[in-house]
Amino acid sequence: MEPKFLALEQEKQDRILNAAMKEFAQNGYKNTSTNNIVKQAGISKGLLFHYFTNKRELYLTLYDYFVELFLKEMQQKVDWEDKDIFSRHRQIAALKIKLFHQYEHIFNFLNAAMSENSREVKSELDSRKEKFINHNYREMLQDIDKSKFKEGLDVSKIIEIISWSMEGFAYKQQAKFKGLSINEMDLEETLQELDGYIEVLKYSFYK
Amino acid sequence: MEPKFLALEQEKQDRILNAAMKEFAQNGYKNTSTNNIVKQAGISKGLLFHYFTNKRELYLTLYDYFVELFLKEMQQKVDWEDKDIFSRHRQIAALKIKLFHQYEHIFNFLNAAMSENSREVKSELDSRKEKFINHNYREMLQDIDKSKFKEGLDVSKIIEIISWSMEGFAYKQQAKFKGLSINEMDLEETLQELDGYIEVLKYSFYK
Amino acid sequence: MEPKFLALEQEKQDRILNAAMKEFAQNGYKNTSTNNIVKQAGISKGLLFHYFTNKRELYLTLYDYFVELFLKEMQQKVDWEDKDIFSRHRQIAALKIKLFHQYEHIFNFLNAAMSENSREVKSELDSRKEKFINHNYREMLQDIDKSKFKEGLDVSKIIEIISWSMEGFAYKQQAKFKGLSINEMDLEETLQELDGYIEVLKYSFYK
Amino acid sequence: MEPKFLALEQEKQDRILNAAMKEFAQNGYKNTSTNNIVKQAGISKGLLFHYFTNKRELYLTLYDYFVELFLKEMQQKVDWEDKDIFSRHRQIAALKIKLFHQYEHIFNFLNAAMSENSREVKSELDSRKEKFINHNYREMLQDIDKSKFKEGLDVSKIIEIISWSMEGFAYKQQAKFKGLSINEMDLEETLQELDGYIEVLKYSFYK
DNA sequence: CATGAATGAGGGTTCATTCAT
DNA sequence: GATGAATGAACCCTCATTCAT
Repeated sequence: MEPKFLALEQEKQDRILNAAMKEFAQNGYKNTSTNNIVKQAGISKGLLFHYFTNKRELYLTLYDYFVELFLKEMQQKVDWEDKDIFSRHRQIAALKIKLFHQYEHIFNFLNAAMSENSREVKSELDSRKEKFINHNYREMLQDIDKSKFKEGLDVSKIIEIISWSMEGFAYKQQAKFKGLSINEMDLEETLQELDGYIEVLKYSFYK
Repeated sequence: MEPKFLALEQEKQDRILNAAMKEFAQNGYKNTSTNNIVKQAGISKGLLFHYFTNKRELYLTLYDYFVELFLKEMQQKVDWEDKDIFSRHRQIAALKIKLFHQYEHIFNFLNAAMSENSREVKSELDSRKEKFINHNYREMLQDIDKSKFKEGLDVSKIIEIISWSMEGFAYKQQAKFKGLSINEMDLEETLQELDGYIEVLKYSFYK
Repeated sequence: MEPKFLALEQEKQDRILNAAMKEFAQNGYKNTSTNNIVKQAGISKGLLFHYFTNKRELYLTLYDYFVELFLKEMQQKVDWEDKDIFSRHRQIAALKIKLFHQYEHIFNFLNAAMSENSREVKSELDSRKEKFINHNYREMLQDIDKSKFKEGLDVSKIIEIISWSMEGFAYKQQAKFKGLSINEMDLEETLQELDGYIEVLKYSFYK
Repeated sequence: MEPKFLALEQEKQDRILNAAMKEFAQNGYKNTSTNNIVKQAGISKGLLFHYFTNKRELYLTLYDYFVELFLKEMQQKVDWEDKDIFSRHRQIAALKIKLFHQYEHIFNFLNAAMSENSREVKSELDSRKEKFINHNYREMLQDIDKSKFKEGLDVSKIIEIISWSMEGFAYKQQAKFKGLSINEMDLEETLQELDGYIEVLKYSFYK
């Protein structure tokens, strides 16, 4: 994050961050107009470019900031001593829900970034995604207790299948919540539904 | 598809279709320049608009055409008498690989369309996706033989998990193949890898 | 008129003439699309340009044709032996009404041409208008019986005032008829109204 | 007029106004290129659209501005206590000449607008014209001293004839001045010529 | 630090005109 | 003669970015 920007009062920072995040999440990179961002953030055109040199920098900075925020929270809030894969996934899900309460558009933005196709940011984004997945995300699921799985199963495949299931579930929830304001979403129920899937997976893969 | 366009010699049709599909897949709707499409297709600017009223129409027409092509192939090439869910998924995967040989960018394009969020096409796309998923895709996985699953499992959840796994696998393959030309991809190997995952799932979910 | 065009069967000629005249009258030169003309005339794009080389030629040819038609009719149908200026104006008005029955759009077209502003035809049109007004139209009102006017009046000014009144009246009628089909216009009544104005003018200017 | 535009220094405002007015007057709505306007006004393409949403808005704004200017001047500069119809027409003519000195193209533009028939602005223009003519222009000639007219004349017809004569005269002058720069026009002489026609009309219609 | 007027390259689209069939 | 697919220059308009104030 640009140091100039960080010197700003917190409230103004958040106004800009949220405005940009929301616009990028809803419209994608190219279709987001810096005009709309500044209008929504209540700042002048010039100021945005004073802090972020250009639109690309703004987008990438935003991406980095929230990826890092997510990872930092993971490090701090997840109990890494607990080696049970399902327990870990469940903690991550709970964490996501908490973050979602803080930054309503964070996952819409991050997911949109995952499938962002605009020339201007695609390659840079791809390399960061790779780094993110290889260095951070993957290891989170490596030091788990593999002794709990049934014999005769390819454990690494099982781990992948569980991840895919978690992602599939998250995606399904997002589709269900599309268009709703955060108050209208019953996130408690979501966790309970998740437990249903975890139960099935546990029953099938665990001894 | 516009009748004027269909009257064209097949080779030119394909040149235009492929050029448009590739550009849209790589850059998204908004960032794709019709300039690049016509340059790559080797036709004049005016001709593109002679066939397709405007950029939006071109995009949507392309989407409809390839969705329909996919569904038609599904109807014809998949053995719907075979009620085994894994067998069915495997047949669909094989079909996708075949289509991929014909139209290199078809799934990149279709996937990009799934997460396209340009104002201009989003709502139209959303309604078509809904129709597609509800009327066609869903029922394909409904009339399967549920007696094969282990007792005590929530079958509908299992079916979802299997789908998510198939999607996760496909996504992983795509990431692996990104940047490669079609000749460099070992699609035979892909099917064998898929069989590995299917084996795990079968072992876990079937009696 | 192009000889090629004149060789065409009368009915097709008229179809093209009327279609072009209507479009030009309604939309002006620039805003008229040759596409609409050919569609309305029921001929192909190429054929129009086979007869008229380009849009400009078509417009100017149309203009010349109907100006000439108008002048020819004037020569033939008006009784030039009658030297009374009001009688002459009245005859011209009646003639216009007759022509209007034949070619519904003729005066809309000709009037639109009078105030056509498009670069492409303006200068050419201006020179033709000048010719038209100086050589043909003016003299029509020169050999009239000036002995009927009251003494002490500048006769040439009176003649102008009468012309302007006739034009003003015609313009007022057109505004009244705008949007109506020819069947809905009571042209008989129009002539009677004209007589009202002529009476006033006669009373004021004649001995 | 857009507030942004009004905040501009007067000189630049006028440069843009005059450039646009001249182009529209000479070429009509459709044939006028915003490229030419900005070139002539010495501003960038983007700036024009910074002030006026689009070409249509520019045209209509221009029209409204100068119609209003004209009407305001009428209200203020014409002596409405003087009920003599010729005196009033003469005052209006003098006012027009004064405005013409300020904005060389104002009447060419306004007249061109009267017979503009581009789809894009026609309907809007028509409704404004109607308002203009009915509410403002008409009443200006209603409260005149009718006792001065000779007995036995249809006064309302006389009033129309006088208006048509004034319009005819104005049109004739315009044709005479076409192509001349404002310095080359002897506007003093024009007023004297007008007096000649007024004299004739007075002699004929007044007691 | 903060503003928003100003820029201009680039985009989508139209349409008169050509020409192979 | 007759067709309409094909062309490309020109159009209106957008928007990230700059810079004088």
